[in-house]
Amino acid sequence: MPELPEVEVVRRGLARWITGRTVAEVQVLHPRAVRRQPAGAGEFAALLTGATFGSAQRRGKYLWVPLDDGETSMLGHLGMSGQLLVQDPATPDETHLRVRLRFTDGGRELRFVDQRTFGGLAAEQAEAGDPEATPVSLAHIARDPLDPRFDDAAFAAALRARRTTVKRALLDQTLISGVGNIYADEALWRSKLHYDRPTESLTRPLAATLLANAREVMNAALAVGGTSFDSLYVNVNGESGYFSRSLDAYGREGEPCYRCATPIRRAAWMNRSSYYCPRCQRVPRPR
DNA sequence: ACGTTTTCCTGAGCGC
DNA sequence: TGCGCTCAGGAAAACG
Repeated sequence: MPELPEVEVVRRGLARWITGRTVAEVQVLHPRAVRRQPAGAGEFAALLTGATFGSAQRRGKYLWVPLDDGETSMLGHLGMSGQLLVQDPATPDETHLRVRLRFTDGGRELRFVDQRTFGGLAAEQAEAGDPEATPVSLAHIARDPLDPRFDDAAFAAALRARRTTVKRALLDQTLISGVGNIYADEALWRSKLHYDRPTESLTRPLAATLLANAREVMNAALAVGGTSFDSLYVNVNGESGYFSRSLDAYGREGEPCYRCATPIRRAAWMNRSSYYCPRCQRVPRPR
């Protein structure tokens, strides 16, 4: 699934391929793809038609593209299986094509393709007059660790103030954004922390180490993923294939830990999985 | 107010 | 061959 590094690759592709282009026509082929649009597909199409795109922005796994009216943005999230493709109009429709944007220049069109429709698009207002304004609906989303304005000390303090467990906190978008199940497990493995470790038991240095490791693993993935964005379309192939070879914990059930050779375990966790080394990442003592 | 659980979706893979 | 079941999981609504 697209994680933060893949979304950043998409952002760069959008910036390259749709900036400065004017929307001629909007087709919503599946209403669920614009379910976040308060008044539905008609409103989505009306707000975008005739607008010219600015340069794509990102926070965590959210993308948005400012419009030339200075206050509206097209907001997008890829969910689990979403793709934003810049395709030649002659290219046959994809099986799960949900939204199509045609441009006045008659060139490549923007397509939102999403099998599971966990992702979606919307057009909405941001605060006028602020060039760095984020869409209103993203106000509660924390900055991500690759954001230069991410506040490390404030994160550590907020993390330690929570009364929950560390992996839940890592996936909490109001605390830190852009960390999904894969990178949460990777950051915990690098930090030798068990996913059920209570946040209140984290020392300041441990919190700092965990953040540094999350940032490192995402930067490493971005460095590898950056090679694919020069293609002719904005591509997310739904598999983080180029980075999967570099994963230390996620998806490695039964395979030896790279530190101590103990087989990696997979545990059911919140209707999904957590991968961890039972020796390096000890279960916290119940209290 | 805050932390936890449920819900949304569909195709691949698997056992029988 | 085909049926039913499980799994993948981001994020917000619903719940306690």
